[in-house]
Amino acid sequence: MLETLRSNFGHLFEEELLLEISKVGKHLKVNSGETLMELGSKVRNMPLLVKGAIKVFRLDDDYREQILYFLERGDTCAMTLNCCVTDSQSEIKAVAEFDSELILIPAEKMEEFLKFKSWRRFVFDSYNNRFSELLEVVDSLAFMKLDERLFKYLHDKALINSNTLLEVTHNEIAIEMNTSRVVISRVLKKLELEGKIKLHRNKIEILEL
Amino acid sequence: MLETLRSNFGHLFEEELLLEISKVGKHLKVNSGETLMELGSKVRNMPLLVKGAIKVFRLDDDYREQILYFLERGDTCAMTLNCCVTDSQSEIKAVAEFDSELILIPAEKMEEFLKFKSWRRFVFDSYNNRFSELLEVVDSLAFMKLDERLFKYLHDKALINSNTLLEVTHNEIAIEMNTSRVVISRVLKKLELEGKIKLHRNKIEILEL
DNA sequence: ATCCTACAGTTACAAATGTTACACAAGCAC
DNA sequence: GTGCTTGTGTAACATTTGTAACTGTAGGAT
Repeated sequence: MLETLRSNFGHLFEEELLLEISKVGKHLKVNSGETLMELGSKVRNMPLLVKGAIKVFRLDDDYREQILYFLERGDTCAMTLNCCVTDSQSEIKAVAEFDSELILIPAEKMEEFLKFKSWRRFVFDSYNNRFSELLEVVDSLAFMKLDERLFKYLHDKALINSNTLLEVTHNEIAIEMNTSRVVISRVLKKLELEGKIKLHRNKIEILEL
Repeated sequence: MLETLRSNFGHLFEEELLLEISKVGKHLKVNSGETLMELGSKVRNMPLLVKGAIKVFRLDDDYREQILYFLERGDTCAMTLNCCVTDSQSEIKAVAEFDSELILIPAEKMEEFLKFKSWRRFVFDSYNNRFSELLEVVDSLAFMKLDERLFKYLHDKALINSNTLLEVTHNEIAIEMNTSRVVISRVLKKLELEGKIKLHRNKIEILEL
């Protein structure tokens, strides 16, 4: 594990911190599509993502979803600690976008590690990044029309996948964006006519990035 | 200033920290309606709110607004540090909801104060609170219809004002919620027919809290 | 009093999004 | 091959939200 940590977080953390983490961290592998966190499960760990990507959603009481953002290698989700305890109304869901690996640090260590300057930097940067991404979600919901939001969704997904050919169905998109399949099909067709994407069965090709 | 700090943050911070803050903090008074932060002004201070309330908005490139949340006495806005530097797209606006007073702490002190356990607690709690509130904004934009969102807006405003009689015009609401005056008038009328509010000129009375 | 301005109510219409229903094609199981 | 399931295209319609235009009214300025 120390080696894994070193190669993924070596540029961020000093050797001593890497060592401390390796002593208390738990290695976790998840397969693509697997759910990491569901419905108020008491997450008492802070995850460090060392491989793959994690998709984070907001859920409402009727199990409707709204995608929030992706976590990538080198990211963590400081929110984890927060949102599963404080909130009763809605919940968070986290799903592996592809096969991924994480190192879980017990929540109580988080404060202890604040004695390391690099850890403080990391935690605050992480909070700030998550914050910015949430604000982007607000922006797109508050100010953008569905066609723009959909294109942004495809764009972001292409970046995370490092691939302009996305394997995704209209229905999957509809669920993640809290709308209906028919609506997504309609807007996708519009984007195709505009020359921004090309539609295939089970696949969408992004022509403009 | 030490006395002000003690009465507002005495239950949170130890005496030594209060003293440190009083040495570097600047006292700031703002009148109701005054804008504290506009369009990427380089805020290099962390504000502690000691009196009043602050309304925080997201702005887009076309100056459209979306209200995010209120800050109250005892709150801070950890986001301040973040959003004005990292982001180029959209911006944040902060307006005093009524006459308010804050103590500004230079940003560089924020990390220094982390040596105080109570400060660490405070900063993390603050991040988490802001996070929860942003998630609530996402919830309302993603899952709620305008009538629900509007009622939530009125509800929240009544709580902050400790008053069920709100002095606000339809147009003001429309701007803060990024819609038009006609739409707000229409939905308000609907809420009135449902018995949830009562409309007066320049005033809205909340009947259900 | 008259004039002016801001605010609110209402109608008619347009645009965006959501819903229902149905047709058809790809691909898999048999 | 047939049958079945899943994904996609599309039309018709409903609902929600946005826009334009016009009315009246309260209250202040003169």
